[in-house]
Amino acid sequence: MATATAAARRAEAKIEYDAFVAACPSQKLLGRISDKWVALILVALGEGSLRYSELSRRIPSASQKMLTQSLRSLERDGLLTRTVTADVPVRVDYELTSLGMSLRELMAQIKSWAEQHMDEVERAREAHAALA
Amino acid sequence: MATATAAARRAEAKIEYDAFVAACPSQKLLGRISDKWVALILVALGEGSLRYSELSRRIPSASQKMLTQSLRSLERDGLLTRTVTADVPVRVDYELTSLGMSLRELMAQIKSWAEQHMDEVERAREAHAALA
DNA sequence: CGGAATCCTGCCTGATACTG
DNA sequence: CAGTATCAGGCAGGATTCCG
Repeated sequence: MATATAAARRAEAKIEYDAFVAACPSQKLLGRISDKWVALILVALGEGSLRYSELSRRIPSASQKMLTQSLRSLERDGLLTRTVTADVPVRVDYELTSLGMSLRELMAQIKSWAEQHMDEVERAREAHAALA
Repeated sequence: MATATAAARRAEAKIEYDAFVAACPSQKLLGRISDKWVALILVALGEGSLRYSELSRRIPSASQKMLTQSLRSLERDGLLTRTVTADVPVRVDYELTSLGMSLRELMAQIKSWAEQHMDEVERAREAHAALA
């Protein structure tokens, strides 16, 4: 152990890292829900159940791939339900679960914050760009 | 304009999209702050000013590149300040502005939510995996 | 309509080396 | 210490096409 070189330090750091992740898996979940698409979807579904196409219209910045992918992941996590009505044409509705609702409340606050402080952020960016 | 084909529809959709973004730039900001690293950094800095190395130790999952990048972007947006103490060795401290603090409050709630409902999400995932 | 499959680009990571 | 620079490799994500 006396070989306290770069390699040893890195190994040590890795152990610390693993311990950290094990001790704090909530960081992982926090990282998961702090996703661009997740936030937008939750807010969009806040008003109630939506069809896939409506959802995609409300979040045009999301590609169909990412939208589907995010929806699946949210479904897996139990934040929303996916209901297929086997009609022609097919109809698929997404709706928040109570768990999803509770998170949506918080996300709505973040959204409000974004709306309220948007100009402030804008000014900060301009001020910063000015002295560059 | 009578050529209402797929191409025309797409062009139309693009116009709608632009209009949407122009009308709702808050979505853009919401997308920006709903970033994995942003959330983690805000929470980490919630307790007070931190040096770069301390910050990096608290968020080991972030590469040095993304950490620096995210910090710069948050600085540009006026959410935190970067203070360089020209000593040897150099010392750089990051601290939330009042604007950053206000957002951090909300992020802390999201973090709490993540901690409280982590097991619930875990169970949902297992249940979902079971019927696959 | 609501996707799945494919291809392809560009960003992210991780490691390493160098600067002030 | 706090970065910047660079390169290999991987994976997220966009665009397109096709299917039930």
